[in-house]
Amino acid sequence: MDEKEETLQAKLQQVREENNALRLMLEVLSSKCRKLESQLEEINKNEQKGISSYQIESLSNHVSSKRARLEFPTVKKPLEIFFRTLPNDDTLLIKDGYQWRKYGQKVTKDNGSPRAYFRCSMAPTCPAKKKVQRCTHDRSILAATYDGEHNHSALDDSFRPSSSTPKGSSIANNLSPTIIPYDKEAMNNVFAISDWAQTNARLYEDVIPQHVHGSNIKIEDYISSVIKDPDFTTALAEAVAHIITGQHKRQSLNLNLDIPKE
DNA sequence: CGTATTTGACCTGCGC
DNA sequence: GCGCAGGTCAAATACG
Repeated sequence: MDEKEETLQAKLQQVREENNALRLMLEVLSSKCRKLESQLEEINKNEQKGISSYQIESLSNHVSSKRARLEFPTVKKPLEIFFRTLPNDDTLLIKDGYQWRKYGQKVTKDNGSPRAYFRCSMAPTCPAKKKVQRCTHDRSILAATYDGEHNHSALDDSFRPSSSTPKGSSIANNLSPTIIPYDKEAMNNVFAISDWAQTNARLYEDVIPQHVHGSNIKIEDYISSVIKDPDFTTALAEAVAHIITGQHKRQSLNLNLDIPKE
């Protein structure tokens, strides 16, 4: 009888600890959410004033570098996609469904990491190019800037390790594309969350559906969709709980989040 | 030997 | 016009 009581008390204690962890987690999530909302409000205000994200980018370049070049003067923005790689992966190769040939590398002033220049090699006449550089915020993140459109279709096994991978390639190490904002401020928030969630062994994959890849989505829309996604919220919550409790077994935390459905 | 990568040289655009 | 920085070229090199 006493044994049963002890077991129950131990369970009760465990539930209390989990409850505390969840409360803390909720506070952290709420705090982050409020911060994101204020950032979005700021972005919206700027857009209402007629300052686009691209102009913000140009302005920030003016601050950081007196010789900021307007590399893409056309209305169409370059597509910038961020990829998370394994920490020990020092290559600048990304599996994005196309075959690229490297034609140059350069160290830029504003980033200690070299920038690699690639041309699409799937078709001789394809004008598509891309630049890949490690992010100054998080060196495990690769920023790929795509310029020009492909005049052919992608490989069938897009985003998957391929046996036809070029020699020396560690493309299989690349994980899912992360996000496509062209606003450094918004990107800082993404990195903050990304770093925070990185402690969790489970990386959040498949957040961005394939059809989004290749299109310019607004950061507001993206964040809105991510917040509504129960998988992402759960993964995020688990990461926070892991930090707070120091527990290594995710399954020991029975997170029963009441995630609102759309 | 063919193909991909590396890397220094060169080209181009922009600000002063 | 000059200098700087990003982008591109192409010869050398590496690799299967």
